[in-house]
Amino acid sequence: MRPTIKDVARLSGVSVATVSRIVNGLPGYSPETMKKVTAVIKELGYTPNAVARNLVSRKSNTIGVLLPQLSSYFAARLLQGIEGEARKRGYSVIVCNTDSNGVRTMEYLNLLREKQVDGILFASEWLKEEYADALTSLGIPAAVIATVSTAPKIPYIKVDDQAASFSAVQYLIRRGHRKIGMISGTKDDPISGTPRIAGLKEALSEADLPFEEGLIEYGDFGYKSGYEAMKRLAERNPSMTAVFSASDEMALGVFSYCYEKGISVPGDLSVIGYDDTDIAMMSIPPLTAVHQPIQEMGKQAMKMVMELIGGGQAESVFMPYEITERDSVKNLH
Amino acid sequence: MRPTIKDVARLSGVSVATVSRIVNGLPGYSPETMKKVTAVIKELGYTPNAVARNLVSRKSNTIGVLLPQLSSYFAARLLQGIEGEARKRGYSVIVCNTDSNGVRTMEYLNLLREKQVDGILFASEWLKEEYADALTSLGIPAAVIATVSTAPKIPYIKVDDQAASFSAVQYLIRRGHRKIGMISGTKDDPISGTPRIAGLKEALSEADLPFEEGLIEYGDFGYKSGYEAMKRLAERNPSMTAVFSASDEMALGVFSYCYEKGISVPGDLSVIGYDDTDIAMMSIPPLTAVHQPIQEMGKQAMKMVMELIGGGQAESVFMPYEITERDSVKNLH
DNA sequence: TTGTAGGCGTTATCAT
DNA sequence: ATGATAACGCCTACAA
Repeated sequence: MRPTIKDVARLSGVSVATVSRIVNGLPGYSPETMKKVTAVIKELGYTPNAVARNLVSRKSNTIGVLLPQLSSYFAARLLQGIEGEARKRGYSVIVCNTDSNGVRTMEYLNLLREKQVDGILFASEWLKEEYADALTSLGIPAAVIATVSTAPKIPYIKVDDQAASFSAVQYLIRRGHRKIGMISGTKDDPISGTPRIAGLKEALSEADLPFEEGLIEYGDFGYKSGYEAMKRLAERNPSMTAVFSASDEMALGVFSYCYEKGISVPGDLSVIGYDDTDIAMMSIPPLTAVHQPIQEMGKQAMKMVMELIGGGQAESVFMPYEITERDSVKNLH
Repeated sequence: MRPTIKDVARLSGVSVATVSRIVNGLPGYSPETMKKVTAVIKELGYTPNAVARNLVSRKSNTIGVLLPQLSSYFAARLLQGIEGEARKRGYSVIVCNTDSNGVRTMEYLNLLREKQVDGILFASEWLKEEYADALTSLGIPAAVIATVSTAPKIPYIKVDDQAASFSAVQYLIRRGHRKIGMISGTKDDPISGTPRIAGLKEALSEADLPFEEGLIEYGDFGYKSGYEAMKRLAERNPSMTAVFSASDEMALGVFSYCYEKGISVPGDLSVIGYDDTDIAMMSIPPLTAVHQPIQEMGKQAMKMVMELIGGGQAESVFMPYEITERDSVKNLH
């Protein structure tokens, strides 16, 4: 049995109220009682019970984070940003791997409600209407990361996918590429799918280049799907000189395909990735990619919910992106 | 205000005890009251308050996981294993990034105690005596992952580092390598450092090969340190034909160094990694590495604490490892 | 089958 | 400067 505030009170001959005051640094006791009580606390190794505290304070100092896929550099970085900021502010974070599973997501939402978390962060996945509804009806402050939300109460934080995509393709075009393939994310993903393709079209048209449906393939952001998509793309478009991948991992998939086929990168084919996760700098050749400040986004998202929890407002924000130049793109000029 | 059990009781004209029974699936009420109460619960959108429950049940259905570095494939995979098993059993996991910081670790330990977590998982880092003492004095069931514990109450789960290291080097030797460099982890790390070097020595002596201090360099398991270590190693040992890296990321560091210097892998130099995280298969060439069942270890660790929480015993266990053969090692015969 | 009441560990309001 | 004491939301004997 861990000692309770009562034990401390009894052994030091004071009331629980006094002990509570001392423990919480509130005024209302003489230096002597302070000494005595403190001594007893040390002796017993007393620590306040946060559960009891939470019950009366009606807050848990805990937030829940919903992620579609826990094992990726993206998630890891994001979590690092969130956890760091949370710790600073005295919050704990509960991780919830939804595995992009609807049922699991809803279950976690309910669990978080029951556990009385003070806030919820939802990341990297299209916020289905069902989720948005659940989230708002829960009445728990929430923010979404790397995706959007139409619910006014739920701000989002992300980079402008279309603009970033536009920049990436423009980057390629400016270096002389005219036949550019794209490996997009999930086909109808309204967040990381469609907008990035829109960015491609935009850049193409700006340069008076034709948009060809055949130059697009779809993956699921993972390595293997990138390899497969590249295979289909390459077989169909032998004259392609560059490919824009919607994720770093898929870009590595195209690296592997090229390696197998003896296609030199960037010699024969230029590749640009998206996210700029840790693997981008570790690949061979180092991958040029659209950089998203992932960790910072986690940090900011945490700040946003904190603001909401405090009763304030929080505006959705677009984070800046940039092209991190490395060695996977060749200048054709 | 969220509805409480009292609200449900009042609106359905029964006592809170009855509502409690219904909510918890305990016997003791007529079908009619059941119907009525259930209806009210639906109508109000009532959900039990886990905090209050935890207070009376004295358990939180939550475990804390301490990790030295959150952003890596290793941590991500581990977390995935832990979270998956936890979810299955109705547990939540709180992530704690210690950043290998002593103070932070102790603070988290205290926090977890205050939050009344039912169990603690400590991963990938040498369990200092200070931590071990704190952990045992907390009186919370705990288990350590990918590291050892001398405390009898705290079981560990890991692979036999020395044996795995021995196998890796032997693998190299059997393929004709005689001048083998090693990039070890932190110099005095008694877990991932010393034992792996011991395995190297063992394999060397078994093959009557000399052990040379100059063939060892130290890193911190990260990519950059691998690159740097390789640089020192290569400059000192031009005739080296293979290197054994204590982590996949460091192995990628050597890949990069070789790429820059025009050293072909595995043509001129063979490389074998350790962990076999996701990046091993994504690298070019695909990295041959000692495979650790990371996710499974997380899962098993979770099972172990659950066993301890249930009042049972849990033996420390060594997980099997294997060499995942890919294309980074050349057979010299 | 159902209700009453005490208690889980704290905080906070009112007295004293 | 202190101490009762009533919540907080729920569970669980113990009664009825």
